[in-house]
Amino acid sequence: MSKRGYHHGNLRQALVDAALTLIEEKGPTGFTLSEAAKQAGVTPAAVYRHFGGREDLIAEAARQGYEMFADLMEYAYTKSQPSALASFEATGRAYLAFARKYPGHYVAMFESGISVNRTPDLALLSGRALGTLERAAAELSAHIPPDRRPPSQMVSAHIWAMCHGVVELFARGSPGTKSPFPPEELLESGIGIYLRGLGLVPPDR
Amino acid sequence: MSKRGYHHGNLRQALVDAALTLIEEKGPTGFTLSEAAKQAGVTPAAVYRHFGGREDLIAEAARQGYEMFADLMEYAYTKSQPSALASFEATGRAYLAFARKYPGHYVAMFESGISVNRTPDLALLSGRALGTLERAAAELSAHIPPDRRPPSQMVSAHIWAMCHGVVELFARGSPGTKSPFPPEELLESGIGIYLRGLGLVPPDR
DNA sequence: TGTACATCAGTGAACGCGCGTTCACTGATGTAC
DNA sequence: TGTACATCAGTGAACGCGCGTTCACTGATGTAC
Repeated sequence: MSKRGYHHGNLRQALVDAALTLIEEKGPTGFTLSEAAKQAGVTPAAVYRHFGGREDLIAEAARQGYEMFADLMEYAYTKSQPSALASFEATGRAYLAFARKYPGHYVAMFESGISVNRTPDLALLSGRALGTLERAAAELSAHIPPDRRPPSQMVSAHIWAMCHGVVELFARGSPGTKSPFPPEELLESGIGIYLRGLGLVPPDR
Repeated sequence: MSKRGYHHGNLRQALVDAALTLIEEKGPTGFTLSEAAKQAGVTPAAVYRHFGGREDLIAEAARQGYEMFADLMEYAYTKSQPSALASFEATGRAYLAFARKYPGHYVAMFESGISVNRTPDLALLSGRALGTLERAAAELSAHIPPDRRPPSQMVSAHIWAMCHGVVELFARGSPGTKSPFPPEELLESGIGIYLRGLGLVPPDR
């Protein structure tokens, strides 16, 4: 490793970390390159040794998020196999857990306006994460009689929407909106009711 | 009306309209007072004849949004009475319709960071809109046997989350994310499955 | 109808600020001999 | 082990820019007589 022992140690990652903190605090457009540099104890110009500019720094923060996100989703899915139902529920929980644990990454990924097609890297990771959710939905759908089975892409879209909505509205301290329930409970119960509606869970448990 | 025939005509509303367009295009933090003034054909300083500053302008845009939103939700609710189910479904549809028709207002209301407690006016209107959804959920819950009835606040939170998630993920041209289904269809089917899960809709229709 | 006056919406110049980015530089680090 | 040299991470000053906000002003409008 040629990284250690340099002037700073590992400025590149320090900048990403600072960016994540700032994005979490001030939102993606409130984030400034200069402030991230300052927080890393460095001149704004130093950033250009490691990144092409402001956008590139945000994109790298998002990339690291997608990487963890994809891993977490895959782990949740695999761990709960071979039960399609358990895998599906686990990916939903993993989604919320990720958003709660890494809010800076979540914002950089889904609210920063960074396109997933910015780099092949980003597109690949994002596809891997979303693909896991879709796979779980597809296996689950297989247990529903074909004539009353919604497309599995639609099922995964419903769950994604529910997850994202819970995160945005109830898992963040959004101003003036206080959650009447813990977000985990809200998501768990929401998904539960939804699955019952699909006929995959007994109507009374 | 003393408004007409002045220098500009009605600069106040012209500024709000410009702000809405800009907020829709560039997001709440990308919006600038100067650009709104320019778009209204006026010097930035002129804004201060009508608003306390940048934030006040955003707040007024949000207020007008909440006003329409509350009206639309109430209309949808009332129009579909006395059926609790029809009223509930109608408010969900009204939510999405509002977000689609007035994206600038929607962003100003839910993504600008403007607190609903900024003015009593805002709090009142927001409470009226959300209250309608909760009332619809409560009446709907009354049709479920008490022992398997989730709290009605939870039901309305689920629906709100699903609506918001669909809006954010699939109703906007968010970069790199293309929706596999029209958002209206997605929301309609999602709410349908959810209601079936609550036991309020026959399992097969 | 015509004149004098008060009002006040919008002007234009100015302010201090922090932004992203550039550039020639410096000086600590690692390497070759 | 010691010296000379190359590398290159980070510096510091400078840039042009657009921002939100202030202020004394101007000049079109509506009103009183």
